[in-house]
Amino acid sequence: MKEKNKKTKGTKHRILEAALAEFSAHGFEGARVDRIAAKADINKAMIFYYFSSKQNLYHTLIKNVLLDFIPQVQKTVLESGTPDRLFETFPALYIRYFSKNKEVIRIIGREMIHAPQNITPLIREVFSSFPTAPSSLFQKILTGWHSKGLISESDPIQLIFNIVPLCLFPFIAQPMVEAIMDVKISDDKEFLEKRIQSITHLLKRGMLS
Amino acid sequence: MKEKNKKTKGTKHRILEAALAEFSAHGFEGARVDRIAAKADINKAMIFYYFSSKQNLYHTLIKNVLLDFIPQVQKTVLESGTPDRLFETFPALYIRYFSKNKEVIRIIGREMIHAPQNITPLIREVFSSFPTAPSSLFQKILTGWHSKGLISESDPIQLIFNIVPLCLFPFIAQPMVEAIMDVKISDDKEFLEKRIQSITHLLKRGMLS
DNA sequence: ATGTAGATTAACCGTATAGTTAAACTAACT
DNA sequence: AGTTAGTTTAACTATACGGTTAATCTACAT
Repeated sequence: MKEKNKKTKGTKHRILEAALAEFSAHGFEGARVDRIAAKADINKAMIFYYFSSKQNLYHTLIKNVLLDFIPQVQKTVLESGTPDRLFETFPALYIRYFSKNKEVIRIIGREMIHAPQNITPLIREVFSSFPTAPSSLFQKILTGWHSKGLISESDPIQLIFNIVPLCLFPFIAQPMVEAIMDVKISDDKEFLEKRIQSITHLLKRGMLS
Repeated sequence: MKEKNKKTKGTKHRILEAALAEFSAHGFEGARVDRIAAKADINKAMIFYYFSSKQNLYHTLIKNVLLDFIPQVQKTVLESGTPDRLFETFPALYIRYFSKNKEVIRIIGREMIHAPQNITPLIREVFSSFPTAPSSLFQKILTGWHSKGLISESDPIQLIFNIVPLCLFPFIAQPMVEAIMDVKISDDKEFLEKRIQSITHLLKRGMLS
C-alpha cells in the first residue's frame, strides 16, 4: 500500500512536472501528450491512466498552480496593513514568485487571453476555499483605504488595473522585449529588483494621497 | 484583368478577415483551416492557393496588423513633444485602438508570450521600414527627457515597462477579469475612458519631475 | 470561336495525435 | 503457492487536420 502510493506519487509527479514544461512552452493546443510522456520518461498510457485525458491533466496542473500562488497573494494583502506597505510587498511577491516560476506565468498569461471557460471555474473553485473570496476582500480593503483618504484612486477596479499589469508584464512580454530591444530580463536578478523598485516608486508617488 | 483583381481581392480579403477572427479566438495551434474557409465562405483550397500554408497566412495577417498599428505609435510618440503630453496621448491611443481591434491584441498578446521566433522577425521587418527603429527612437526621446530633468525615471527600459503594460493589460486580462470580478470591460466605453484617465494620472503623478 | 491564364471546386491523401486495449508485471496479503 | 489490486508496457485504432490534385469554370484578348 505504501509502495503503491510511493510509485503513484512518483509517476504522477513526474507527469505533472513534464506537463508544466510542455504546456508552458506550447500552450494547450500545441502541447503533445507523447512529448510529455517522453519528457517524464514514462509510457504514454500512464498519462491517461492517472489523468484520463489531456484536458484533465491540464486542469489539474492549473489548479495546482493556482493553489500554490493565490494563498500567497491573499497572505500578502492581508498582512500589509497600509497601502504604503502593500505597494512594496505586492510587486515584490509577484516579481519574485514568477521569476522563480516562469512556466507558471506563461500558462496563466495564455489562459487569461484565451479562455475564461477554462480557467475561471478553477479560479472560482480555489477562491471558494477561502472564507472570503480574495478578489472581493481585496476590493473591500482598497475601498476602505480610499475612504480613509490614504489613496487617491477611488475605484478599486481601476486600482487593480494599475497594479497587477505592472507586476505581470515583465514576464509575459519577456521573450518579445528581449528580442526587440537589447535587454536580458529572464535571468537578470538585478533588472527584476530594479523593476520592483520602479513599480513601488511609481505606485507610491502616483497613488498615495 | 480588373475583374480578376476584384475577385482576388475579394476572396483574399475575406480569408484574412476570417483568419483574424479564427486565430484571435483559438491561437495558431488551435485555429482550424477548415473553419477559416467556412467562415470566409470559400473553398478551403483557396487558402492554400493564395497563402500556400497556414503558417504563411498567419504571418501575413500579423504583418498586416503590425503595419497598421506601429506607425500610429511612432506618430504619437514623435508628435507629443513633452512627457506630460505623451502620458496623455500614449494611453489614449493604445486603449482606443485595441478597444476597436480586440482580435488584434489577443493575437499579439499570445505571440508575446509564445514565440519570439514567430513575431520578432516580422516586427524587425516593420521596424526597418522606418528611418529610425521606433524602439530605439523611443528610448532616445525618453533618455533626453530625463537628462533635461523632465521625468524622474532614468532607465528608458524601466519607463517603457511602467507605461505599456498599463495600456495593454485591460484587453489581455479582459476575459478573466470580467469572469472573476463583476465588471464589463469589452463594450464599456465609460470604463475604458476612465482607464485612460487613471493611467495618465498615475504616470504624471508618478513619473513627472 | 478559340486560346489562355487565373480562379474555384470537390474529392482525395498522408500522417500526426489523442486515446484504447489486452496482456504482463509487481508486491502485498492469505 | 495463489489470489488480488494496482501499475506498466507495447501495439493498436480512429480520425481530425494540413495540404494536394486534377478537373472545371470564368472572362478577357485575339
